[in-house]
Amino acid sequence: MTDLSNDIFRTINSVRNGTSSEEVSSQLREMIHRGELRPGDRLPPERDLAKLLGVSRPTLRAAIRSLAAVGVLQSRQGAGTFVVKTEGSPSLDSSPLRLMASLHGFTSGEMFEARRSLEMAIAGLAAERATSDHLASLSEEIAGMYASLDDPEQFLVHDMRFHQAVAAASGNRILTSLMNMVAAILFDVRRKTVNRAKDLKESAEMHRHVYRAIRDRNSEAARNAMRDHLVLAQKAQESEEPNGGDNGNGDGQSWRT
Amino acid sequence: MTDLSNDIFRTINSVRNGTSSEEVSSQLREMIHRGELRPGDRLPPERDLAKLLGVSRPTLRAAIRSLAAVGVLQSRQGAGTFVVKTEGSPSLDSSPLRLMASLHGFTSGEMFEARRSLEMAIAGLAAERATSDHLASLSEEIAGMYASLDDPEQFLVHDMRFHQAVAAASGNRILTSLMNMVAAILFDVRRKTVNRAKDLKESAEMHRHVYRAIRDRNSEAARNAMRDHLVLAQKAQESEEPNGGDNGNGDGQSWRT
DNA sequence: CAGGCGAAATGGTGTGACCTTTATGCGAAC
DNA sequence: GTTCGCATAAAGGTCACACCATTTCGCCTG
Repeated sequence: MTDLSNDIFRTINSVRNGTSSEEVSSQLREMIHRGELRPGDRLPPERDLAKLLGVSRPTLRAAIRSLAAVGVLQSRQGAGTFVVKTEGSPSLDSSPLRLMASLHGFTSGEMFEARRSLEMAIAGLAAERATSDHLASLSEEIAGMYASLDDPEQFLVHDMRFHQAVAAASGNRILTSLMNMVAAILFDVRRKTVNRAKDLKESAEMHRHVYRAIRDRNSEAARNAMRDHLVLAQKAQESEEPNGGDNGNGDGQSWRT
Repeated sequence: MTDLSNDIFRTINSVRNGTSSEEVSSQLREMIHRGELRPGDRLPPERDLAKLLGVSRPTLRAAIRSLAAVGVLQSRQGAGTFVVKTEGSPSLDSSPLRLMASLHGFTSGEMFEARRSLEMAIAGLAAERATSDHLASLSEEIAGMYASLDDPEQFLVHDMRFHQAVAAASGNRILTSLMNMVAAILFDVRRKTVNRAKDLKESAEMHRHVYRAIRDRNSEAARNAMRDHLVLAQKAQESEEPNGGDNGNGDGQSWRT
């Protein structure tokens, strides 16, 4: 092991401009990329890993923090640091998109449109590829919606699961991840809205149209049905919540003058 | 058991009694959300800001590191920490998607399909909304492509700029960001391929078809032209680089015990 | 054999110091 | 008067060490 000649290697590696923590972060990324770190794996204790990588614990922690921020690692005090294991469809953290929306003033209209575009594409693919198992899942959620027309919260659960099922049927996990990313942001607003029974009935109908189009292997119809559904959902949401939704912290911790 | 669809939509800043650094991170996010921190702004020195927020410097650094990892903040030694200012279209960091691809073995086919879906949607929107300025930009890049049929590297520049211009014409910055995110990953491979002159000519033709469809306000034609273009581009790239996205795993028990 | 308790493991935070890089301003040289 | 260059300050990067908080798991007690 070359652990005492770090001084020389540091100089050589400095061509990569990488600060130490970035260098460590890259090393961990490489381990993941090469498959040496797999979902569910536990990393060695920070104190040990820091020694193995030849850096101090704070530096290693900075690297871990970077990867944790993008949802790849997860640290649990007392337990250890783990490579995130996603059951079901993997999901990208939506906070970067959320922050970018704040920074650049993205309108909710853009957000809805992005979701609509993604879900239309996904519905189209689902119509081409859905297996009987997928269709069964879709049908089940539709039934769940009709069964909970008087329970908006429960209805919403089936609603989300339906869209998840469509995404699963599309067979494209990347589009699914992107959809979830956008949907998560819109969801924060939606969970606060109380849908009327009439809206729920109509929503269930439109979901059923999507399902039937997918079942009939009609890609174009699936896209259109999904578009109609989301356009209506957008209108319903915008009519109920005309304001932007801002939690008044009121702390005034501002350090700006 | 199957209620994991809820986990996907969890938000960090829930009742989750965040650790100190998460708390600080949330505070900074709130500042951005409320517009107290704007692109280009410089944060106070870490030592001062730590005192203002009532935490130690390492804790504050952890929070800053988290936000830097998602591309919201950027620290420059000796200068300070700044809110990232994006010239041109804002872009999300692609490393999370890249890592997720490694972790879950996403195939390059899925990646291509995701890009295709996004760009088709974008092209469709562009056909509905492109202004004359947008059309001028598109036309200019097409001309650039034809002018550099014998210079693959230069051709690639115009190629990318064309797709950027289409995205700009779509008017949806979120879809644009997502497209860039996916395209950045595919680009790493593409920059290594050496396109033959015949391919470039054909590619330029297909770009022109996209342009004409957008100019003619024909959304469906724009989508189809973009699809045809990307399908061909995928075939060309895959034929030159036959290795897929399958990570070989290869055991690699480096530091595990 | 079961359950609780406590020690060890492990990540989280704080303090202080020093290094490296960048920015800035002052003075000297042209 | 302008410009170049160096000294100094500012600010992030790294490190060592100590201690706290939480989780885990084995041992001990009932």
